[in-house]
Amino acid sequence: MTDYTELTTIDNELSETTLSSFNSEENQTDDIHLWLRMLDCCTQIENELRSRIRSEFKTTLPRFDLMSKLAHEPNGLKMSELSRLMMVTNGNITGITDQLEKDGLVVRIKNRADRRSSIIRLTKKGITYQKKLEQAHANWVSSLLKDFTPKSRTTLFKLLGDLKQSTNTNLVMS
Amino acid sequence: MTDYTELTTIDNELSETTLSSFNSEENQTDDIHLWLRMLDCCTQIENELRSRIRSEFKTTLPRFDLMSKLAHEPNGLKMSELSRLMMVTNGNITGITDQLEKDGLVVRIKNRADRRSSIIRLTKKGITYQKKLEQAHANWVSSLLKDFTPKSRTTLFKLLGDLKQSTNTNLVMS
DNA sequence: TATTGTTATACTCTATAACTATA
DNA sequence: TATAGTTATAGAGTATAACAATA
Repeated sequence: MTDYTELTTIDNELSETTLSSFNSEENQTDDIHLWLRMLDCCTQIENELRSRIRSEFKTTLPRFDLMSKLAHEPNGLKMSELSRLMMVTNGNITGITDQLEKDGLVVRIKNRADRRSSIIRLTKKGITYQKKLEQAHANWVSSLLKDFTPKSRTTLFKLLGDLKQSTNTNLVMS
Repeated sequence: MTDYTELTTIDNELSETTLSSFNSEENQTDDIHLWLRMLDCCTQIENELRSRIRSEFKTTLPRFDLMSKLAHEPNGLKMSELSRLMMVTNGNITGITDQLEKDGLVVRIKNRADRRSSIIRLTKKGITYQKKLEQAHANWVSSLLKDFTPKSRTTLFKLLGDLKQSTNTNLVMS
């Protein structure tokens, strides 16, 4: 560790950096601030939910997420469909599914129509567990958002829909 | 792996689950949908940025995040301040800082006012590197958001500010 | 040839808790 | 006693690539 407290060179360098403008276009700066603020909101809420799901249910958000996807699909989902929905690679889905299957919460079912793939479903135990998690999760989210006005919720929901659609387009194009 | 394709019991169980209503309050369901949509938007954008920062700059989002916090603080930041800003524990900040220091991008500076702590600053090399990253990052975000209207951006920015403030309150209280 | 899923690997992030040095 | 930061540990996510089975 170097003691630079008496030196001024680094201060000078840093001042230049801080004062100079990186972006000539004002809109681009707006984009960044918008994104950073959204990320900040998400991180804050996600950290809180991760912490609670861990301490109260001894599980993780990705496992809960996978179970939730299955809970809303009576016919189950293929690994590749889970991969797409959860936005992670196939290998990760294999890992999370392995853990949940070991705990008896999901089952892999042979797909006779295409023997390369299998269908994942919640077991009876998994259904019960997921319901409890879902209810607790909903309560946590509600308590976090309780001071956010109904009108704001409606507007935010719509705007995020638009945002998702427009970013989606630009992701597909790349 | 069990072959359940001919059995109907699981289908029946799943149908009940899917059709039953977990939440009697409509607002709570709204909360969840709002949260899931926001999380979805964030994950999508974050995955894209993570992928690009990795392939084009051979680094990670947390490292970039730490450097960005420093770039906007001419006098540097303490580890504990970085911990609070990045919403992760002290131990993690130590790890990320170690990596960045090893690469010569940041330095730990002894804090004479309080010898328990140290001040972290970008080095000259770190400043140059962070500038490049920040510019590329801004361009990526702008290209992702380019189809999102200015009016929508303004409204979304404001709403997210309100959201952050209200969730903050409920986090502090818990 | 392409697709589905698995396996193996290496790395990073994460929370937790015990620890030290200092306040 | 409390605080700042480090260390150690265990566990989880991630990308990548090679692979087998099947389409």
